[in-house]
Amino acid sequence: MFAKKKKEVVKKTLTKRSENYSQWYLDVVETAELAENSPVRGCMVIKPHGYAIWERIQHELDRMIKETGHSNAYFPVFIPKSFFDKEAEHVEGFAKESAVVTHYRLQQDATTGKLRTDPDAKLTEELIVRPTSETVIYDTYARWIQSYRDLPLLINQWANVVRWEMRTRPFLRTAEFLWQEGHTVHATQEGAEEETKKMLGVYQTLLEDYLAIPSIAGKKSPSETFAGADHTYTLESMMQDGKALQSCTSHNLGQNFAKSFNIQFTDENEKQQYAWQTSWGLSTRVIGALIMSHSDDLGLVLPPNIAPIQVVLIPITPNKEDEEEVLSVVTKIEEQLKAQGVRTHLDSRAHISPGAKFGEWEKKGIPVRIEIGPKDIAKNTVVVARRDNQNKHDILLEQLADSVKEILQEMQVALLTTARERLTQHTIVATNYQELKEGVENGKFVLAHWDGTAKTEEKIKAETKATIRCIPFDGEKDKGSCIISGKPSKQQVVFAKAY
RNA sequence: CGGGCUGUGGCGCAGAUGGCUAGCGCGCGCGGCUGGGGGCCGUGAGGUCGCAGGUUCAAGUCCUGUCAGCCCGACCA
Repeated sequence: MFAKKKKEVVKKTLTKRSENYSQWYLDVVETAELAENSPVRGCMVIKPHGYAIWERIQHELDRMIKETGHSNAYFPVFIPKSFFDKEAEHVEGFAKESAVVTHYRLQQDATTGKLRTDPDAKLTEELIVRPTSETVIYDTYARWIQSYRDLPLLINQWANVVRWEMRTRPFLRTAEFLWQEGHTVHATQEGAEEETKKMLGVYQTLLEDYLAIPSIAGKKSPSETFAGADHTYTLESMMQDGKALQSCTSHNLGQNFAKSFNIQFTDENEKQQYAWQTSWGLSTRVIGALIMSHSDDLGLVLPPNIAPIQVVLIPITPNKEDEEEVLSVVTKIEEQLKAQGVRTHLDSRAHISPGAKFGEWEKKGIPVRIEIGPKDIAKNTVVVARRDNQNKHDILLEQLADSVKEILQEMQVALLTTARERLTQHTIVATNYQELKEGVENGKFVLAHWDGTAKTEEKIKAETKATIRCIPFDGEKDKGSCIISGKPSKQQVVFAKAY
């Protein structure tokens, strides 16, 4: 018999490195199963399972981006410093976290024998490793766009970017991260605005239907708006500890960059006009959001729609005589599920106990586990276990495919429902500053009236560490007065502590 | 950049007031028993104690310097 290792032991291991509720997802679940620290400060090695999740996200998002008329393209990783200088706000936003290339050659130091930069190989113009690609892309766009017939220009790029953050955290804020960034150009302000909203909608679909993460959609306050944008839309999600995470952003850039990079076109009336632009992005940060939304004490919990493996099959072969039969049955089941479009994995590794396999796949968050052994074959059933609620049932073989699909669907819905209930239950309305303070302290999203000034926002941030996450689209447009200044306010905004 | 902390096999750690050949758990190799929740027994491999100086008969332990990492802030997808 296998000795039984208690689940508490597992839990202890998981929570060991921190008593902080949010922390163990990051430190243990993420790094153990999905990624680890790289030799480079603040960067991550994303392990196969973590990358497979990213590939699923890429796959679904890329499909939606293309369905909305965009094409993929690719632009350089290096940006001449002078490009950065062109948009004043933009430089200010990114200057303090830029990685800069100064040389193009190394040489061996004659005395120490170590490599150093060759002083003769200094670049005349330094290059910035892109923190985002607005400038390098728009410099190109200026040449691509001549006429209103060239518009709209709808392009997306899958890329890595580098931001030399002072402080990094796995997935949530790494020095290098992977993302997609969309960059579109329109003939009219309305066209750009429509695009900005449309892409936020695409992100919302991805988050809700695939990642099972609900969020509050809204507009950023001026102080939180992207450097160089007219305004920024965001999806603010709530993690299990009540802290907010900005899952993605969609910016209406107005004509700011068009004017800096001279993106002009001739309109139908033969007039020269500056173009209207948008940019929008979603990064590997959402993997962090995914983890912190659904994980439990046993590890990750992946929503079926995004899980790289939806069903793991574990053959149980206690004796040699049955082994062949068990394996043949399990292989048949796998083929059957695959034919139904279910993403499966057969774990037929020998000399690893079933219990160890259960634990391993549970930690990786695979939604459904199927156990097949001689006992099941005798009954013409299999054991089907669901990850999120730990339910375990015998299912008749002939009903398996339907049953599995049903469980996957139920689990997908259940995860979103649970997360949505959490969001609703932890969102409160504050009618005075004291209530806001208490709410924020207790990990709530706090709706409160705000006078619209940066000063008030700053005061609240300094005193409570809470920021305005967004001005919700569907917030009631009830007039009120600011809980700090008493000045009139058009609607309530969301305050919360954020990652 | 401020404040706090930590550097000892792959990972997590223990090594009071200096003292024998530097230990433990997990993991890893091999053999066997096992096999429906992270199994057991046996037996192995694996360490310049972050780095550089210094004190001492003797340094993982004390002193000085230095480097790296983590956490808490400020900044941010």
